[in-house]
Amino acid sequence: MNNISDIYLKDIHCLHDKRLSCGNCRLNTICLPVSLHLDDIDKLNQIVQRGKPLNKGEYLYRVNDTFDAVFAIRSGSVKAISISEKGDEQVMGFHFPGEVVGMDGLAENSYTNSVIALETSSVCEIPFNRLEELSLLIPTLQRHFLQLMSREIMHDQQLIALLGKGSAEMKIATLLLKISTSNGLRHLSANNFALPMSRIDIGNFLGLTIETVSRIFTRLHKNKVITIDNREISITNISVLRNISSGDQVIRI
Amino acid sequence: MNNISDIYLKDIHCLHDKRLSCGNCRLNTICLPVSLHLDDIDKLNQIVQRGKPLNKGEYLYRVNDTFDAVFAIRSGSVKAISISEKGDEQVMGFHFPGEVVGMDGLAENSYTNSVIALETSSVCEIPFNRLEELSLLIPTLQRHFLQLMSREIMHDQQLIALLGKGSAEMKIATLLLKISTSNGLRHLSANNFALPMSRIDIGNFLGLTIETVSRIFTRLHKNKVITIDNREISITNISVLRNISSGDQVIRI
DNA sequence: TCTTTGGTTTGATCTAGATCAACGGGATAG
DNA sequence: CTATCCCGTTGATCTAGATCAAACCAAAGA
Repeated sequence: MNNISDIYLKDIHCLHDKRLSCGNCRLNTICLPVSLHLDDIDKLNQIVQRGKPLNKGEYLYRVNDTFDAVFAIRSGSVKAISISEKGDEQVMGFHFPGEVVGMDGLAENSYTNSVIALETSSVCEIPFNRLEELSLLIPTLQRHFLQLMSREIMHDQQLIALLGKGSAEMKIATLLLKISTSNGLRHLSANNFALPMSRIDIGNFLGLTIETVSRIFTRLHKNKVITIDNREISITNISVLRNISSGDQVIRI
Repeated sequence: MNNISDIYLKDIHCLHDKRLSCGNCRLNTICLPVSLHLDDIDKLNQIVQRGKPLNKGEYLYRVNDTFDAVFAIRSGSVKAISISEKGDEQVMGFHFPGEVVGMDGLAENSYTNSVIALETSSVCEIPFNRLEELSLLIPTLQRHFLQLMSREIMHDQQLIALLGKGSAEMKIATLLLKISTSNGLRHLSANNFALPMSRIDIGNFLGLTIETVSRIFTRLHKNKVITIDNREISITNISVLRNISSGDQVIRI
């Protein structure tokens, strides 16, 4: 990277930073502050810390780091992984802008997962003890935070159902739809996007081998449900994809 | 059941009821009040409602019921199930004394699961709005409740890892160990107990067919890891069971 | 008593997905 | 330019667990 683009990026980031607040964040309908009053949002905004963006492969936090904050993803994407006793990695989830990660650390006061950026990503850090204090002053915020955790439980349980009795096809279709709708919420294209994660990560997450992941992608492609070129995806028949995801339809060959 | 035992049971229950309080509950190291001060426990105790026990098959709550309470299991056991669009049941989890259920309902203000008693079970109902008010007065309680939800997230994630890449053997062994340790915590026998749930429920929960569940049980029996007679289980070699559960050991035939 | 019913076991066979193996790019480095 | 990675694709084969089928058994009713 040369100096010119370096400076350019820095300026953009600076400009960006001055404007940033929970009040004008485009994600504030998905993220924490929804349903708060203006002055409450302002109080929350004051405790939120916005560090410099993470580069691809950088850790947001690691397993066993002491828990002191939760993090809202602003842009980019991350994966959460845990390491088994045998040392192999298990991908626990992918997270996109508007989602909040780190709540698993609360129970034992240290994170049970590591979180790694899949691409250049920016996050908002929300120090937990200050959030807790603020919650005592703003009951709506307390309620909202509880709902956030409850929503995480709901998502985990949907995933349990999927992993427990979904076919490889269902798993892949469901993941694609998740990314698609997540894009849609942010007013990005729900039909054309780049997968931020490798086949390895996808397979690991869904309990499949990379070969199976690859085969399902080409199968979906051949059946004109998606177009795929390496990591570039276009959804060409979303209703069939939905049918596959829910198990109402099966494609073979 | 004849009249004599009927009366007997009723008396026991009456006697029991008068004594019941979070302060002297044998489960209070596992359940909500841990680490609260005595007078705080008393305040909590005042909002906890103890209804009559559920009979086998009775619902604690149903999907879409409006969320107004969480429930601590006092005795017995329950299963949480969700119903897919196609109407088939998915067992989301089994819950034993000391565990708290119902937190999934918080996000959408209605339960996303139904919870059914697997055997005669008693529960404590903790009305959520009163718990929320109390949390504002007792910050430790707020923290504790958050930890409870965080712990649920941790458990769900461990389950995701198990379902994602565990063999049938690992899944069954892990479930048996969970029940065993849960019994141990309550100072019951960790090695001899009756499974409260059917093979159907076990298979549904673990993403296996009942035939596979049955075959794994007999395989464990033949290898002298457990003894099983219908639903009566004895763990005869817990270290091998642990090895199987963690994937360090595999038994065939 | 016999019959029904729901849960459980066991055997035979089938298949979705794993495993093994080979190859094909694109990126980075020497 | 070539060598080395790493990632992804494709084909051939294998296998854990599903599916299909039959039988068993205990509890509940008639």
